[in-house]
Amino acid sequence: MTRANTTSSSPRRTRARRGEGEKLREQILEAGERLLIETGDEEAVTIRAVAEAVGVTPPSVYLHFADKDELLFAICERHFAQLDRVTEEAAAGSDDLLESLARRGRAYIRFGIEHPEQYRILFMRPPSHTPESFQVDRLRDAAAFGHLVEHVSKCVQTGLIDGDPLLVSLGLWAVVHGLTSLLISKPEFPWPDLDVMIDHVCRTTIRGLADSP
Amino acid sequence: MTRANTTSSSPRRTRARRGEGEKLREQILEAGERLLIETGDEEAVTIRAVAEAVGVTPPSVYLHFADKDELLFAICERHFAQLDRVTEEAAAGSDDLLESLARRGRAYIRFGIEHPEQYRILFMRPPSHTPESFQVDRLRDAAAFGHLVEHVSKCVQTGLIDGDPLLVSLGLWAVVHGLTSLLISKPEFPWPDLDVMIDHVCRTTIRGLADSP
DNA sequence: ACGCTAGGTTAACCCCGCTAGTATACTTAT
DNA sequence: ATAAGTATACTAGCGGGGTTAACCTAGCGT
Repeated sequence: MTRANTTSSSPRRTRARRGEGEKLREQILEAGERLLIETGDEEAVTIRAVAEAVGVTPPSVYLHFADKDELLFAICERHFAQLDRVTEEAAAGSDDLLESLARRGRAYIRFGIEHPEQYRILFMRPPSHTPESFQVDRLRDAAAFGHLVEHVSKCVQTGLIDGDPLLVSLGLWAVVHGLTSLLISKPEFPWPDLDVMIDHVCRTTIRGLADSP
Repeated sequence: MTRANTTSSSPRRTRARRGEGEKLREQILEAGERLLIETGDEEAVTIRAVAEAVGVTPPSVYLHFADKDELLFAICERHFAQLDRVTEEAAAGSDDLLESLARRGRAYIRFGIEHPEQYRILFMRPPSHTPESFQVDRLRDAAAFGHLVEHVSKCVQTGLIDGDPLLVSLGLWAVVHGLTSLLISKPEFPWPDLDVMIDHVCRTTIRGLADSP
């Protein structure tokens, strides 16, 4: 009864010591992210595949994640922080508040299409497969979103943009999300040069917001 | 051996006559759409459920659809035509080319959030679950898209908008798609008043495109 | 030495997409 | 009328997925 290794299983993981149960959680997240990135396919990240990669049985995953959706979002969560870093860096590239805003938008789009699977999980899933917190709290309180609102607020205060900062920020988010998600869903579509299109969208959008004399 | 009706099956459908095989296709599409609309959940539209609803066995579905994805897109296909009708109607509501363009955008967004499941299937699926034709041809050749490009072209010709009509059209599409898909994916998010936000996005976007003096 | 419990495992359920092989009823040719 | 052929559908089953209930066991605290 010593395990038959029926279908090419990976080496059995040595059981964690008392009090170190959380280690499995980390290993699951790592394995899941590796699977997601290597295969570039969300569907490859099955409970069974992750468990197998870690060297544990499927039900063990449920010791740390309520269901598959929570696992997937947990895997992608660090991308929130990364998205903020990337957009903040980009925004810092110019002193002109509006140009800076455009850079922020371009960086957002680039980041999205560079990590399509994570982006799809975080922002394109049906509500029924999105944990409550990622429907509202984690989104609204995300650093990236907060920084965008701050940026827009500055623009409004300095008279560069007219309108409610929150409304304007949500509009900007919708715009960059639109191009990002469309490029992710329809990569085979005969898009014009990406640089040109991304720049066009960001530029004209901000131009529309600018409080021209 | 006269069928045990093991698990509450619906009445068996009478076999189609010779040459009328296509009738099953229609019935499958109808049943599929009904399922999609009544449940409001794409996942309810399984091959098995559709077959059961029609009164036929699952493999029969494959007589008319290569796989589940083709079935889903076929179910949503008529929405393409409807989307065109709705946006054309909206655009006809004003003589002002730019105001008309804004109306087109608002109508697109409204139509999308009123038929979220169909919209998600048509525009938000991963490429791996999108039939080739819906990645490129059906999109590019869709009446709605053609009409948008024509509309934008007129704006460019009359000097209202500056730029390449195709590029501008794709940008507009990206914008309205962005708000639509975000509203569909994150309905619980504390959005501002929808009318206000939709109007804001459409208005400012077109303002940014307008060739202001 | 012994029990308790954190940290797992076994076995199974139910649903799914899909396929190979088979049956049945119409239509048409003889 | 009858036989052949084919469009139309079915039977049975594979492999895989998420999830759960019930059980085990290593090792720490007493």
